[in-house]
Amino acid sequence: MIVEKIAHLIASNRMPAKRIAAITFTNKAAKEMRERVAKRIRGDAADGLTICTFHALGLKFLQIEHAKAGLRRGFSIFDADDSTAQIKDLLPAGSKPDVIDAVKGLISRAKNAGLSPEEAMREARTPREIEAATVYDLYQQRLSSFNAVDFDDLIRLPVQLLEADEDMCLAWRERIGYLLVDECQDTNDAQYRLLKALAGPRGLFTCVGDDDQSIYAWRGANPDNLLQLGSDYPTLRIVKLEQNYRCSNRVLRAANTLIANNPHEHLKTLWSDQPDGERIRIWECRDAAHEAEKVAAEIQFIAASTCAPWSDFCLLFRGNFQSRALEKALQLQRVPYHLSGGTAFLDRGEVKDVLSWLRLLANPDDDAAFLRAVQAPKREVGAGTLAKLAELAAHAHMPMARAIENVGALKQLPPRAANALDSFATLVRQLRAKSAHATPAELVGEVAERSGLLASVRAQCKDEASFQRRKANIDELAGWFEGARNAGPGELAAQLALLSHADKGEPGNQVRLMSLHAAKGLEFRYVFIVGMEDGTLPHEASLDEGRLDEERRLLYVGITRAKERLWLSYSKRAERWGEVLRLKPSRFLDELPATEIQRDGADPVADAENKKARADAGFAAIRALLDG
DNA sequence: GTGAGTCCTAATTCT
DNA sequence: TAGGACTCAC
Repeated sequence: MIVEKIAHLIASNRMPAKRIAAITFTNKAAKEMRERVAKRIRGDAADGLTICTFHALGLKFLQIEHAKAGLRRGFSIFDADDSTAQIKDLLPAGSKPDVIDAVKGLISRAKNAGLSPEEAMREARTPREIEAATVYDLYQQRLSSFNAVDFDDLIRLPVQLLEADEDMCLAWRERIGYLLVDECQDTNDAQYRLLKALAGPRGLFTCVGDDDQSIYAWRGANPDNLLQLGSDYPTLRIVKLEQNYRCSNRVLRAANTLIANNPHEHLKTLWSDQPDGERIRIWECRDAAHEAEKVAAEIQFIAASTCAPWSDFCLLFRGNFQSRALEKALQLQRVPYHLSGGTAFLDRGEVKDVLSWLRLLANPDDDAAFLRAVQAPKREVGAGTLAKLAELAAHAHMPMARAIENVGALKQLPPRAANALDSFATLVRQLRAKSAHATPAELVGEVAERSGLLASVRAQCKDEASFQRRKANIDELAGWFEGARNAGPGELAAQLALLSHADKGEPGNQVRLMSLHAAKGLEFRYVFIVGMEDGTLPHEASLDEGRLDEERRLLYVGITRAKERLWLSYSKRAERWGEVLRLKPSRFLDELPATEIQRDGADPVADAENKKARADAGFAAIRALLDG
């Protein structure tokens, strides 16, 4: 839909591609849209088109306007872990994780509402809110002395600047002539204000949204923004899309019935001229391993009997940890798969170490990066030295990372520590000089080698194989930088921060595994949703906080990913840190229309027979293929 | 300052 | 059960 609009804008010469920006919420959605545009618009007509997430747009904005935002070139982006670490450090020692999370959440909410620390303090009522507002103030001071921003700032700062500076606003409206926003129901208030500031009173924009697919309320999304658009832009033309071109009618009827359980202001009924298709299968399984095994076997069977490519299959789950069992079963059955999301790659210690070096090279004020890099690898600088250095740095009103360049500061430390820090500072200087003319990929190698990281990884590994595995992670990081020669290490580290939960590599002809959240906007012929248990989906925490409707929408999103066939499965038991848990099937299963579903029992005998029949059918199909 | 040994907690979802 | 945080000896 957005892609068609872009094609129309370009083809009708209403707007050159380089003045069009299409905004999505997840990296995956942006990537998907880029692919669709590449298919739809041939040649170079789409050159210069911007397709990115809100956060990437904010980053681009700040990289250009950094001076006005009070940032220096090469500023860092703190990822969720960096922010948490800072907040933890600002709270009383020994604060429990739930307190840290609560404070972090309140700060984030204040930022997304566009509140400054002072305003947040004024509005604070409960002791927790007052505590959060205090920490918010200190946290911002820290970010600014580290020349860093967090994820929320990527939206908040551009909004602040644009709303305050008319000239800048006009310049950006010139730069971005037409704005398209996908999944508009997912905008939070700050993002909505950014949209309005960029679109201006002329309102050259297109928004697409579906309030039934609002699944990001937990991070501040406000689906009312969709309605707000109507009153902010009275001339807005509203087009209702009720025909669904994707799903089988049966899938659609199930989705409609499910979502009818949510309160609605405007009831819409999706319809499709696709055939009914097969019934939705519901499987009861013993546990997650059994469930995964069944899924993998079914995929093998269907792939063999229909010659469907692996990429026609998608496995969806509520939480990323649920991928474990599925991966194991797929590996066992030799089904190639591609896992989206999760933190596997960028959470690896050695990858984070190299990234902290890159950040430090780009931004001499980034203390979070400094603190990691100075101990990666261990170099006789421990907690005691760092605490002393922090004190000296605070006294001199400069970040720690800069204080080590200051001979006066080093003189006040014990000689051993001073020496260690001095040689570290020298190394940083040398690598920073190098970074000016090396390609980022070369720089990764250089950092790994000269920092001593590689040697220390080798020393830690018991055998050559595990060393190679960890070295491969660093090599892969270098690989990510291939083809990006123009950007400095800081810009790359910043972009990687935004991608921190994104895909590793390109998915090929592989079964796709991803969270329900990540699946929005995608479609597959065959969709399996696993973990249909009460407590998993709907998730326990969401139940406690009364967010049942959003969980229902999440399942709605999952169901409507299926073009042809859909499987829903649940386990009767789960093992969680040693204890055996009895699980109940998700309450949502009872909300599905009985006429569209077919339940299978967890009868081991029937299972085995089923399996055999399927295996036979699979072989028959393969034989038929070979013969034919 | 570092490393070995012990205890404790842990699992939403994305940028 | 595992990985991270904390403690103590060197």
